[in-house]
Amino acid sequence: MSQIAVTLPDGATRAIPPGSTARDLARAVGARLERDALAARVNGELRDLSTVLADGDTVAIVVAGSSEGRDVLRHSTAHVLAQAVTRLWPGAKYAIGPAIENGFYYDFDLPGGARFSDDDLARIEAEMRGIIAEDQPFTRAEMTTEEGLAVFADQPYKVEIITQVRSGARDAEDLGEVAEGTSVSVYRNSDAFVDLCRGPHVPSTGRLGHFRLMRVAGAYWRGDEKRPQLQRVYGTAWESTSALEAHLHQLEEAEKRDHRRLATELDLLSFPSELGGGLAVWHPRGGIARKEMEDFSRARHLEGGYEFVVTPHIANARLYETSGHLGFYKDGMYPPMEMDNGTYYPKPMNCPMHCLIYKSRPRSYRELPLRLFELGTVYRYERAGTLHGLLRIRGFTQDDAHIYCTEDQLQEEIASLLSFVMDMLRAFGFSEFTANLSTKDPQKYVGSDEIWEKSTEALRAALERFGLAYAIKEGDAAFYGPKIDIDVRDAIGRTWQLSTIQCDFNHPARFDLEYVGADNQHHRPIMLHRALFGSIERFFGVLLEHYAGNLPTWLAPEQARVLGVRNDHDGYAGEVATVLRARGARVGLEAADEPLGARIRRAKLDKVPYVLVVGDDDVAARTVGVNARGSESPERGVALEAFASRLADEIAAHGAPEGV
RNA sequence: GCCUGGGUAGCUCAGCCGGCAGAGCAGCGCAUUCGUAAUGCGCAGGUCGUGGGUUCGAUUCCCACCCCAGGCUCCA
Repeated sequence: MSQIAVTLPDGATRAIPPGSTARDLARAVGARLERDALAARVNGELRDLSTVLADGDTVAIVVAGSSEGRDVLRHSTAHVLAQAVTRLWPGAKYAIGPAIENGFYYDFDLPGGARFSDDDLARIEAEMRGIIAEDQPFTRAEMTTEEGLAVFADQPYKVEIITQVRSGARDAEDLGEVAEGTSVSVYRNSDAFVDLCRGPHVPSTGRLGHFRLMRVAGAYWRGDEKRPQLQRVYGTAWESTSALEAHLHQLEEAEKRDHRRLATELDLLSFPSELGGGLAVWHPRGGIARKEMEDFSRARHLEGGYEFVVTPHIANARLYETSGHLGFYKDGMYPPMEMDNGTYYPKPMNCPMHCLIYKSRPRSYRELPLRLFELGTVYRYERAGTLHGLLRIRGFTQDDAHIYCTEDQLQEEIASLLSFVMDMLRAFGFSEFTANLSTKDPQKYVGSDEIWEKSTEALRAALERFGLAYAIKEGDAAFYGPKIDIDVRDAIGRTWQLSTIQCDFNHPARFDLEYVGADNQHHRPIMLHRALFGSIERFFGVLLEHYAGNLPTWLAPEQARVLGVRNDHDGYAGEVATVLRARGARVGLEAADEPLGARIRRAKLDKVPYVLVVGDDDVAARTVGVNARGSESPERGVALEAFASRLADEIAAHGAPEGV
């Protein structure tokens, strides 16, 4: 046979000489493809460009700039990082170094327990640039696990991985380091550096270079707190300088949206250190926005058939023994208070108390579904290192409801709940959702297989019915029941997990909840937990980032600010404010003792949706000049009554602002 | 809790191999009266996170603790 045939991604076949590599194929297709080629997907498997192709192979060239191509070059950059570190710290042990979203990392155990400092990053980066300039080829070798153990005799972390591969442990795969079974693959990119790796890699280090080391961090070996803590270096890497710069720019944009920064700049809330870590105080401007959120939530819940309950902030330890929280989550709870004849805990969850309300008298099937709602404030002892502004906080308020229903009602209840959740999220300006469905962990669960199956199916059916894209997280459910978590995508493409809908077979049993059915028999209800915002604090933080502080008019602390051109317009400005306030708007006024431009600028920086400027013409014609947030040019001479209606309508509509 | 970095005026930050604490913005006062993103002048403002140590002298060096940031772990 003088030629062999391979199939390309478009379905075409191409004849190439026997012994051709993937790189030869790329070259045959075109110079540009060869230039961009980093690796190849051969019969579905990612391989090096040097892979020799066989007759009948299906081959796709993996190019720089594609998602797979980026993974390859990030992983290869991680190898260069490891090589640089072993040059600078002879005797350093290297553990794992995968590609991750936007970049890569590598974990090290430095000789003598040394640690990286920030200053080391520049040294390492310079060393890496040297390695890249040397254009070292990456070469692959296959060997038995025995040979591998010999190669890595002085690399205990590699030995551990190889040993695990040999014993057939599955999670070695997850480390992305090796092939399965009795052989392992290694890559050398010089005589001095070899790493255990499944590959593929770029042909040579010269293909790399658009990277930056970002930070150092401690990370436990295998993510296990009981194992040694290694020194991790994070970096980002891209196919071109422009892609790298775009990413760094994106990071800057995200930083500008940081809710902690915005909360301070806009005087919304603060975290006084006198108060203690992870605890926030809401200032008036944040407080009014929060009140709007809460009012809206309550109104929606009222329409949705929920009943409102209120429960206290501390409870006798016996309650949490009954619920099981003390057994499972004691470490995450605030410490107990001893008083009178009992032990009391600040509440970490509202559900046990809602169960007490259910249980306060016998229940009939006619009452179900019973939907108990509370904006319930809870306290959880989050470990110091995990706190993060509003997103991870120790005291927060859940928009929490517990729904008690029969098995027969489950499916319908979940479906209507999902619709309710998405309506609520849409009202706050989110439009892209994805979901995760977490299923039973066979090692750890309560309740019958039958009920697990039935409720998981109900959750799945609801997701299908609303056409919501979802991923299944096998075994990720809590022990008490399956759940749906809903993620939203924000204005700059980040996803945030917000809402959760959870089935619970545990609480009804532990609290011995019952209802009397139409058959006059006692039955156990199913309980659903659900929170839409999750926590109001966290949700508000996400909103601030989503809108970059430009809260929609209905949530904005100050919805309009009236500025007179001269101070002899201040009387009319006050009148404008009065008219708007009578329509329910929150309106500020600023007297004309500074130049107009300065006052407009301040109002813009305060992100007020409407700046209203009034001068001679407006006083004469009873109009306002409307400078809307985000608009290019102000409108002049808008009739005051017309604007008042427009503003009132916009607030009532709960719309999202333009351009988000 | 662990690793790395940080905490200086209300905010953003400079200073500091030990020698009297600085700027811009914000605030206050006076002047300015202006049509769409910064008017001028002046004043005031800090236990340099907290506590201990070294030193003639500590914001600066050392130790402990608190708080913040980025990771790890955790997240009912």
